[in-house]
Amino acid sequence: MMDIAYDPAAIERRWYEYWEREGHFQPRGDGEPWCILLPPPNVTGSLHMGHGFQQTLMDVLVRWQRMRGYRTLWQGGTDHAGIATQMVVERQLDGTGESRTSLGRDGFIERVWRWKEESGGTITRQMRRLGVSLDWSRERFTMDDGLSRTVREVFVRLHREGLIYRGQRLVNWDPQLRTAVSDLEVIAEEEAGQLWHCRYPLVVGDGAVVVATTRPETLLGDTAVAVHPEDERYRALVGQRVQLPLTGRELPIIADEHVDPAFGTGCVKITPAHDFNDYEMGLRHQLPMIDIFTEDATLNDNAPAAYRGLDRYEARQRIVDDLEAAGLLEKIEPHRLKVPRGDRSGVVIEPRLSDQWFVRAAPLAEEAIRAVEDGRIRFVPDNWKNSYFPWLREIKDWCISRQLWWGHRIPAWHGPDGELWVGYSEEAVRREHQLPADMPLLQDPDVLDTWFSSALWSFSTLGWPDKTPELADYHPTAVLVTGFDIIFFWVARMVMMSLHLLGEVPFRDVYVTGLVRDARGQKMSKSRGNVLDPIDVVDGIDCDALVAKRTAELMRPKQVAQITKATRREFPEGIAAHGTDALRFTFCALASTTRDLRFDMGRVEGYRNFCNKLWNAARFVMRQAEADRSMAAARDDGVAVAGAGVAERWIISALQRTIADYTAALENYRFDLASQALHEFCWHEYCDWYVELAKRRLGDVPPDSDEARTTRQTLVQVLEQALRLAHPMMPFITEELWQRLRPLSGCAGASLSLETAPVADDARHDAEAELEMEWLKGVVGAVRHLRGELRVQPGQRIALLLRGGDATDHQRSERYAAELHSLAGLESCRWLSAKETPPPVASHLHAALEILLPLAGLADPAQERVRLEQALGRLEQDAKRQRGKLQSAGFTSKAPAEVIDETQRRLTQAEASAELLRRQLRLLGSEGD
RNA sequence: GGGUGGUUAGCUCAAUCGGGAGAGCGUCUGCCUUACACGCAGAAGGUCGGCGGUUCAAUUCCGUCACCACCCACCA
Repeated sequence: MMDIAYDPAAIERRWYEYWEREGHFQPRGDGEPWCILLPPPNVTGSLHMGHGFQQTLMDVLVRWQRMRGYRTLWQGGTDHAGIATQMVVERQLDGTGESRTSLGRDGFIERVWRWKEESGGTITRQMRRLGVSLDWSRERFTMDDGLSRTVREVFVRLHREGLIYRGQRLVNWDPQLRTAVSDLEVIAEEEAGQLWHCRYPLVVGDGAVVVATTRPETLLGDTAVAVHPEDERYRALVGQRVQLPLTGRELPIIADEHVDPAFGTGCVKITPAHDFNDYEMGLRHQLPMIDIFTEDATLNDNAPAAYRGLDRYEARQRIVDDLEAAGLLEKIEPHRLKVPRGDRSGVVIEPRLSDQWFVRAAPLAEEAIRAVEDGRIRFVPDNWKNSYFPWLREIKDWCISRQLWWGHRIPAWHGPDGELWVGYSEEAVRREHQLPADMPLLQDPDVLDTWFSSALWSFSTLGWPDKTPELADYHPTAVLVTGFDIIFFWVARMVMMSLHLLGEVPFRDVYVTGLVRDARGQKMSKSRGNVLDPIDVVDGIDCDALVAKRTAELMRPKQVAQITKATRREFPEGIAAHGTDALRFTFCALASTTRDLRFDMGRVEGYRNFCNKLWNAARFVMRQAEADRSMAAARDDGVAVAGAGVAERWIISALQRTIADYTAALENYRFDLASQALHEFCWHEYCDWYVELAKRRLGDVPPDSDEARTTRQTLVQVLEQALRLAHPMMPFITEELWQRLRPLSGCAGASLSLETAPVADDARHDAEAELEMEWLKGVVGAVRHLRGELRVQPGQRIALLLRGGDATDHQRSERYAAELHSLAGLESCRWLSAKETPPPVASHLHAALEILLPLAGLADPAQERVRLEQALGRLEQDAKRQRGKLQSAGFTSKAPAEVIDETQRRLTQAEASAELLRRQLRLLGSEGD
């Protein structure tokens, strides 16, 4: 027997294990190949809302396409996430007496691998809880042997083609992580700072120039002072020299167009080794480049002895003090400036001159632009190409080397005299270049940017450079589902690499999702303490545990108190268990075209209720159908027809409409519209109306009659179709119900996950039945409205009177007498003749049909009078509006005929209705007086 | 400084072609009517951000302004 309420915990794991064990997620059949890539999550990470959201959408697509007969592959795997993972392991070593450096490179990497083995299963376990149906047998890791081989292959090829080069450049340097990072990994935000005005005395004479700087400590690396060539104030000084304070060095005053005379003093200090603009200027003017920092941004030996070893900010203070003491500090102004920070470490990025590896990006970008321009790749929503194009058109070379230990080691070897060879391995390099066996070779110590291997993901996972059958079948993949935050990091780079190396796009569609935010619209992040773990929404969590989780990784105690308070206020009872399907359905419902998605627990709750609704509908249907032994045999072409009444014809027609809407919506990646169509059908058509009608019918006719049998079959078959339709979004509950329904539905298959998706059948669209049902729903609605207004007790049966209407109304009222009685709670229903004077009634109009509810013992005539007057007011207003339109010459001459007809029809209707109400009011008035 | 997206019911969000706006949650009223109180039946609630334009007709198209969010950009 089924429980009275749906309990997701009781079934979810069981079905997942079954599907996986039976290999349902592997490509099968001989349909067209269809492939989707999982953006590889951090192998040691855990699932957050963004993953849950995107993976749910991917899973909906892949399950749906699987049911539509495609030979689907969801290719998955995990990412080594170089910086993030290395940071975690380094932090683990804190306080253990060991450190990265004490362990040494091999020892440290060994530790990272151990951590990967230890925690690597977490996120994939969580993905399974979400129902993710990827082919786990093909799971890959960016640092496994095969993918590492692809990485080396690509590196070597691009290097040979001159698309990868090594050079000394000014790069973004993270002094905490002690590595270069790419432009994308630097976040510049406006912060409060200061502008220091410093006086640089002229070497000749006793004059001075005043430079304004936001970074006084870099003064020690200055190699020039620049002014604008047209700046009258300084023109005479160009070519002269100044004394650089605190150092004893002299600097030239140069002229350069780039100087903005209006900013600061119009006179700027030039530090080519520590500023991107100054670097360019240094190149233009052949200035010396003096690097004054070590790798962790303390001052090095190029600084005067007094400052060596100081941190950059200590040095700043010291230098400001010293300038002040020397009388060279003119003034200090508050100043807001953009401060570049590392997106991982959060520390201020230091431009640093160093030897790095780069990808020459511009040539690769050209084809990537073309592929979107000519439609080989399609962005959904389309406007995302507007961010894609400009970035690619002005792309800068990509710094791919990282001074980390965890990652793909760069396949390049240094000889003893500064030679450098790139190759697949040390042996290959020796062989290729005929290097003597005793020549010492040292592999380049750097590793590659994690995104380098990510960029190869579409084909590395399918076996490239080998010509595998998978590569032939599944590349290009069908669609990439990802967030707009990684269009540059990942999407664009994947497009460039795939086009260049394979000559084809990596995917045809890019479906760009919004970003999941908290209920207040804030980005969810650990540091904000506002994260919701999708698994907690599934399983539930009590308030204390939630608070503990959110405050575990916070640094500042002040923040802990604040987050504790906020969390207790928002979730005083913690979070209830909602089950995976409810969460998945919520994600679908949220997936509109907007960029920011506020995660709303209220909606999850609503969709948990929806699951329960389905559960109980199935419970009812099964109870009705169980006794009927003919049920399973009845399955022919999906839904029974013999002896079908208008309700059956209607619900079957509505089902076709729903299937068509749902299918069209999913084809356009409108998960929200698809989920809405499904929800509307299941709840408000099937449950609210068809099941209620079926109840009545089954109570009225003999159980073994054709009518009863057809009703039962329709209940079962429509539910079965609805379960198929819902399965991609709600795989667990639908599988459970489908299995229970199977003896009645006559489906032979082993699992819903292997069944075919419903296809709308136009032949079953039934306009007449829909019209009939419209009438019935309208009249029932009118009666219910009156009952509600008049506060008639639900149990109380009423004697309904009908008047007016046309012949069809008369026929229908007889045809659906039984339905009206049960759905509207009628005691009796009688037509009044035109002449007959009704007793005091409450009335409602359905088209020309007057629905009259006698007031005797029900309500106050005065109240009814007020109601009618309000209704009359609305009708008169409407009539006036329509009349106005029809009297306008412009309207009648220019509007399309059908709009004019519609307006005319409305006017006639409104006038007629108003007249009926006036008559009603007159009657009431005479009775009431 | 450029660019993109948004502004619709108390909250979260929909609305294919321009022809008097919908849902869920919340609120109010009445119901434990034997599938479901995670429910049923009703109801209230909107100058569709402001202004201007095009049009017979604008939430919808165009312009402009305001506010919010995000992206890009070398102003020390």
